Amino acid sequence: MNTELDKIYNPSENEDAIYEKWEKSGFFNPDNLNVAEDAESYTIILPPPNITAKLHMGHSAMLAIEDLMIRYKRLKGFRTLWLPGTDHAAIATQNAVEKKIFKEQGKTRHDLGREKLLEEIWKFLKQTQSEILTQTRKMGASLDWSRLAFTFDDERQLAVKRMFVDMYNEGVIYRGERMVNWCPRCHSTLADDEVEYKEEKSKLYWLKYGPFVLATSRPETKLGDTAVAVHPDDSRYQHFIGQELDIDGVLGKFKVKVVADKAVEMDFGSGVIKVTPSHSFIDSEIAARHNLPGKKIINEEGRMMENCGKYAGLTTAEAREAIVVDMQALGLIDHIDEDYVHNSARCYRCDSVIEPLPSEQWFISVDKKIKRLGDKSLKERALEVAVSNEIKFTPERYQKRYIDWMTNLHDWCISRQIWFGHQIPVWHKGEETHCGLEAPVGEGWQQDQDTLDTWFSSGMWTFSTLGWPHNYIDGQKINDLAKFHPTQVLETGYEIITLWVSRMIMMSIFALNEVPFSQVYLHGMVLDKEGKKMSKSKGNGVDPLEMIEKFGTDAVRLAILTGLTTGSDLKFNEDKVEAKRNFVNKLWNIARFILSSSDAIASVEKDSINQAPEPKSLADKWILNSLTETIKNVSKNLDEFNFAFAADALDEFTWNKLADWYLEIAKVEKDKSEILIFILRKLLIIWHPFAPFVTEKIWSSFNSSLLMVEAWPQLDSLKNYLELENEQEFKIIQDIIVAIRNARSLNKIEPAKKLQAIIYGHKSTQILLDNQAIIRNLKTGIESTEIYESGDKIVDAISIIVGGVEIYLLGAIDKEKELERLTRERDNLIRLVSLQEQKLANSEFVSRAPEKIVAAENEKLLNYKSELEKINNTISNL
RNA sequence: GGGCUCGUAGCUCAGUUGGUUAGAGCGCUACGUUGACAUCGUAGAGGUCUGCAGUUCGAGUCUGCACGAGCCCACCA
Repeated sequence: MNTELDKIYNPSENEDAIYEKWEKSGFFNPDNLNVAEDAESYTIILPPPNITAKLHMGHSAMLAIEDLMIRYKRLKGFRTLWLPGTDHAAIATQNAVEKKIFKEQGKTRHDLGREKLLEEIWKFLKQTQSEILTQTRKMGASLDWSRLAFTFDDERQLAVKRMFVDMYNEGVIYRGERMVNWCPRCHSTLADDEVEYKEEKSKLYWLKYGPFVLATSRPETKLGDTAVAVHPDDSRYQHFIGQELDIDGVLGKFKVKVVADKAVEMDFGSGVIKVTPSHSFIDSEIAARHNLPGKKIINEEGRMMENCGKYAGLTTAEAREAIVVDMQALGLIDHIDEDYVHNSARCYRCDSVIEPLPSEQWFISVDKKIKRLGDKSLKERALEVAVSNEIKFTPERYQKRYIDWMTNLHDWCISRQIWFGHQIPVWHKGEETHCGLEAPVGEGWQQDQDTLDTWFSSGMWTFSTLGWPHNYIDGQKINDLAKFHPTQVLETGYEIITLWVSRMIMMSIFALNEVPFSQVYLHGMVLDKEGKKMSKSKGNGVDPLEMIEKFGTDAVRLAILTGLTTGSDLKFNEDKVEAKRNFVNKLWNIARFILSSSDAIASVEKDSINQAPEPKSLADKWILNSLTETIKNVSKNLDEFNFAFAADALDEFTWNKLADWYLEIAKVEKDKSEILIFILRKLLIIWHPFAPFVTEKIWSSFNSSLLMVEAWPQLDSLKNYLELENEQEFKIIQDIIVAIRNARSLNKIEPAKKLQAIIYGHKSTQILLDNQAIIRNLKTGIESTEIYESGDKIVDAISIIVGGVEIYLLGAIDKEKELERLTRERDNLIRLVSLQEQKLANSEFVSRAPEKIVAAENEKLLNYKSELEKINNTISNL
């Protein structure tokens, strides 16, 4: 044990060693925790970061919050498991690697081929993955590394296959032709949330279309039209509804049917739209409602198909130009709006324009009734658990968002046409199809080329990481799955409620018929100083490692945690981290002061950790009482996820009560070691979840055990030492200490002027601090105020007898300024008295307001009046 | 277009069911202190609580409208 602490705490010299000590202790692993066999478990599964890039401040916030939760519960004696992992992030990763290869070698994925590309991806992945894990350790995250998982490792591959097969056999997964968002460059479908809409200026063409004039931004799709639609209530077009018309087109006449559909807006354009069922989402829905045939004219390269005559082979953009020229020649264009602003759908990876196409894809049915689930569908069950609060959302408003989204949920397209990902466990041979964990025996079977949406594997994250399917036998959970599932809290950013949270809920319901977690806590986004999103392109991101290097991990964690009120975004800036670095140092020095006081070490040995020493003075009672209050407050706020409030309470106690007051008193009063050590121990425990490194370091200097697995103070063992009147008494003492501090400075300026024991401005007479540090003879309302003047200063003096020696404490105030202040105060009071009198003269107020309020207002008036009188006296004395 | 959140001191935010003179931290000014401390103490300046209207004896708080900021969802032929 080393009780000599350096003058300044140096995080970078200590943090790695402390983390290593924690990790070596084995206590990150719940199996090693010294808790009762039947101790309640507390599990958080870490949202696995994508392995595409280094961690950013958002990840740091997530790690800080979750580590706080876990460390708190660990101290409270729960069997805590925080399970780490990473996400292969199929499309995102493949794109990142493709970009890299193109930049370095000028090659596309097609040049490399599937196998070579996957090889490159694995290389990239190993690199970033190890970087991410290093960064995670740097944040002090107490994750159980022995259970580290990856969405694409062997166990998870098995789990994914098994899940697919089970869903397939249940009829929940099906293959079907549907309109999808197709990226012609990536050659893949995109989920709705992978499509980005960008505002764009383009042309709006008004076509002469049989008897109509109608507006379109995509004249080339006229080749695929099979109908026109109008609103059923549109009086202009009633007589056309149901007719079949011959329309002139660039490739000759073709037939369309006129249908009435509410999807058409009467106010837009001419109120007539052309219907291209195969290349527009709305149109395909209209077509489905009216049984209209579709005509496919655009292929998966984004080019016109062979049925487009001379336009075949052109890209849609080229075809548009060509067709417009031809239409103009034929007089089929009425006019063109040049600057039509609309949203264009873009691929979120490569920014190509999305083509809506009908395509064969794999889907998860959210509406299929499942016997096992009480004949309810995944959607119905996923809604139920939120509505019934079986899963609670914090902040509550996100419950509504989840429910809204779930209510409108369509079947989930899970297939992707990329190479990196879980390949679909389906084999084809001619017309035959086989779905299973392994390829079927026999020749000629070819595995489906598609891979799964990355959210399929991350949706299984709460149970695939806990050994499902091995640990799930005949509907019974065993081992880890039994111990830790359902988990307690899912902590993540609010932006992925729909992408991830909802899918985890459905997957867990399907696989285990239970919710994956009982509580969803959503933190806000980390924004830059100006409140803008941090992004690579803007270059306004803050590198967490840089911050840690500069200020230490504890400071970074505190900066995050104190600013983060529930659900609101966090504006992050360096000044805040610096302030917290100062605070960490303050904590360090509080410990240094306590531990270096002469008899501290002796008392450490005899100090009992859990039994508070008997308070000997009022100050002792006060500080122990404050400590109790603080512990209560912090526990309550942590239980309710109000991390910032908890940190505030701790801050207030540590800085404003302990350091400012009690330590100052301890400099005067003797024999405080036992209490100081007791307080320090408790203080380190409750600070530990927020600032784990510095607290562990201090702890290790006078304890041989690990702070990380100490016991959180028991609330029922904490006494209330202070009565109300004591508290008032202590306020007086605080006043006196203020005077002591001011007096010090005056003593330096005018050392010769030792004055009689006179009290002014404080409601106390003689203060006696004896060896037992008992403060006596406190009186209030003393009349014999004597003022000593020294030049233009008013001297404010107190004499204190410490151990039989009389010392003088002097405070000085500039006379003129003091007079000014008093006058101001008096004027203010006069105003208040008058206001208050007016208020009480109001008969409506007196008759209507509750009695309690009126009484309080009356008392207030009396207080003002008496204060006014006092001030008047003081002023005339001056 | 539909929905959600927010607007309080120069900055970051508290403000519990309507009821003292609307608070804290940081920053700023002045005077001091610095032998646990990167500190710290005391005092002070700074707010028509975005605006307008309403309910009420009384509105930062409740209601409506307007303005401004952010987010989510849907998507325009």
